[in-house]
Amino acid sequence: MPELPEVETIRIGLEKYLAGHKITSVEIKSHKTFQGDEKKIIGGEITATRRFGKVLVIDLDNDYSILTHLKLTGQYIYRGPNLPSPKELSSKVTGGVPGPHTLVIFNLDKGGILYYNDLRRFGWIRVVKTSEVETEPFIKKLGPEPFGGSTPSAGSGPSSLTTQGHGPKLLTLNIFRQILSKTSRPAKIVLMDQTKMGGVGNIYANDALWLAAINPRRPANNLQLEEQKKLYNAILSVLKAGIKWGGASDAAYVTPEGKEGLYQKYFLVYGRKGELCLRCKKAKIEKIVLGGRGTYFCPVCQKL
DNA sequence: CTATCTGTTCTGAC
DNA sequence: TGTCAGAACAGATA
Repeated sequence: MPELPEVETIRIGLEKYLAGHKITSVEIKSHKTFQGDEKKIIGGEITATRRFGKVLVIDLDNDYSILTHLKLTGQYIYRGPNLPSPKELSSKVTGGVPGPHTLVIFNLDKGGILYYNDLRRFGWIRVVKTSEVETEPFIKKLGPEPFGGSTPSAGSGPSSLTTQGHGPKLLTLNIFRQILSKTSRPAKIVLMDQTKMGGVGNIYANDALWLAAINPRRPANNLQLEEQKKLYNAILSVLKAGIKWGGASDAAYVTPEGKEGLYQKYFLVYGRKGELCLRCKKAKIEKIVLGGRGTYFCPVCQKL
């Protein structure tokens, strides 16, 4: 579930709770999930967090970093000092913490604990030298992304740059147009191709195409200049909204506080099969499968 | 009970 | 080389 806005919300939370804490020990329940030598991160102090597409990076002061991808059902839950009240966990924290789906536990100094839950066990945590983060194979394949990895201030808090270090390349309108022009694949497939651009997943791809009034099956290289611009702006717009509302808790996503995001209340078209289109208020939203994923669109506003 | 659906990325086949 | 179905996994829903 976690796409760019969800991962960014988690990053902001983790930075808040973890920065300045040292990792005192690591409990690994799943060696498929935790890759690399956990001894390298013990004793390290968390200095910063970064995000590359849907990948989260936790930098330590000992030249090592923790890379992690939550895939569909990964969750980071922090328990310890500085948590705002109420501290109750959402029922979407699968199995609780620690619970049957807790695969890794990071014990921190000053009484903090970071739990990694992952019901479907697709996610991973990887220990990498900080100097090798950007050349790590997964990171290296990622395309440029909206905001270039630094997110616009979404209302509260300081404008949250991905602290220090380097981030992903910026997806400009011109780069976006070039990407679209190179393939006849459906526009939605291109938006979700992480090697073409980083961060956009199923929910935000659906909403961006609806906002731009473009059919998801439309061949990417067939879009006119005005449509390219509308789609580019729509992507920025829905991602900003996602961050503003703290992500979308449609399924397993929760924040490090164990709370749900709110963007699911503001879905433009995702999940609205059979409901009246929010724009034309005439047609019912249809659902098809495109590239193996649920795809929602208005047959009137988003004609092929 | 079984079949289907979920949503991200990797693998293998064409 | 690009493209795409199926797999990885576990649970909710029909």
